[in-house]
Amino acid sequence: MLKFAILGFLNYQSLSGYDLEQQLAASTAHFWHARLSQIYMTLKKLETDGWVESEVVEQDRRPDKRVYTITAQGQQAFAEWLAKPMPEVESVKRAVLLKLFFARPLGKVAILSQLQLQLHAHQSKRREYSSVLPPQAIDLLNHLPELHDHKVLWQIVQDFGKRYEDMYIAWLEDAIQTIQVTLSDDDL
Amino acid sequence: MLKFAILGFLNYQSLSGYDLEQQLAASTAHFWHARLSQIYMTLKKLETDGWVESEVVEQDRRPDKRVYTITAQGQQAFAEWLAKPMPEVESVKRAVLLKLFFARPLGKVAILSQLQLQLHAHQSKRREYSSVLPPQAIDLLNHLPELHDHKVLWQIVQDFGKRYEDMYIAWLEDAIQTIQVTLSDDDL
DNA sequence: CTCCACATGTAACCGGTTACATGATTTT
DNA sequence: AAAATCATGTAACCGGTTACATGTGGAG
Repeated sequence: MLKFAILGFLNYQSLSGYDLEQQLAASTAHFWHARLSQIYMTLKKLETDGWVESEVVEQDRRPDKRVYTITAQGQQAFAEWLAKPMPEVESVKRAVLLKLFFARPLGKVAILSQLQLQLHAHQSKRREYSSVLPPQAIDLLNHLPELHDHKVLWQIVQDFGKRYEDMYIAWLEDAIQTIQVTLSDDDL
Repeated sequence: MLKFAILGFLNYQSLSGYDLEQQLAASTAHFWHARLSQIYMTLKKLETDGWVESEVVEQDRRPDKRVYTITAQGQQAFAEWLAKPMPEVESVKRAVLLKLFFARPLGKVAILSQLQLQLHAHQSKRREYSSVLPPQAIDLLNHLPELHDHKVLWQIVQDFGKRYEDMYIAWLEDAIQTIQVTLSDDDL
């Protein structure tokens, strides 16, 4: 899937692997991330498949970089991916739920302290969303015109992240409450 | 992680690979799933690591099965996993958001129809939760005593699933609405 | 007789992570 | 001189998926 994230960005403009990592971190981090090493590997694969092309660009004041450009073939592959319907409900793996499901032997106190940690982490994540006014900080793209319609979608995707964190926080608060009043004490 | 899901179930009782798949499907499917093939591979690994032991059990009216039992070593490894704090915020990959993020070239009509499909799927998933009265259908475990505290946790985890679907559905409805009124029409 | 549930596995592949390796250039 | 940022890559490993292969026993 990373390859489509990459094609998506290259569809706007040519970028290097390093640039792509920054784009991903700045704009899609909360629903899609990737390590630099994997980005480089994927770009290589994309190039051998003929979906992108690259050239080395010299910079002054910085090391050279290899800039990738999407090909017509790549654009078509991307369009096909867009048009292909997704699996209706994506299955998501959440280790936290797995652990909580089996957590009783851990004891009430330890369970509550792990949930408290989660709560703080998600509250601070939620604050990150609030502090960023524009939908995404895709600075590189902001100068492009005719992007209003795209921004609408970015905002909707961003909104999912906020709602997810809100839901998560409310659930954690209720879970902590329920465990406090319902679970029997540890035997210490 | 699957190994810990398996150890978690074996911590209640000994089970075969096939049984484990059913347990996973019946009780943890919405936050942890696994294919049979992978369960068998993981059990093999677990056995060579000394975390479980197995013996072949003959059944009448059914093929033999290999039943796995957790060892003392396995119980300790499981307890350590339980006690180890999780990464604060789990990163989750959601292909749907990735696609929506880049979906503008797909056109308004096609975007809306994909979101409609999603909406129906999640609504029906949400109905599944409502129709099951007990927290989980872990029939095999229901006869065990002293499980009340465990059931509290199962219910909390189940509750996450419901809230997630509720959030998802509300988001989809709002997204569809926003796109309908905001996005400019396709040129057909 | 066929299909389904029960039951266990192997092999090829794939997407991703971690760790390692290298080096230019800028800032402190 | 050291640390941070820019920049690109390789290798070993790992968790998981898909497809394949095999076979028992009961139900329709």
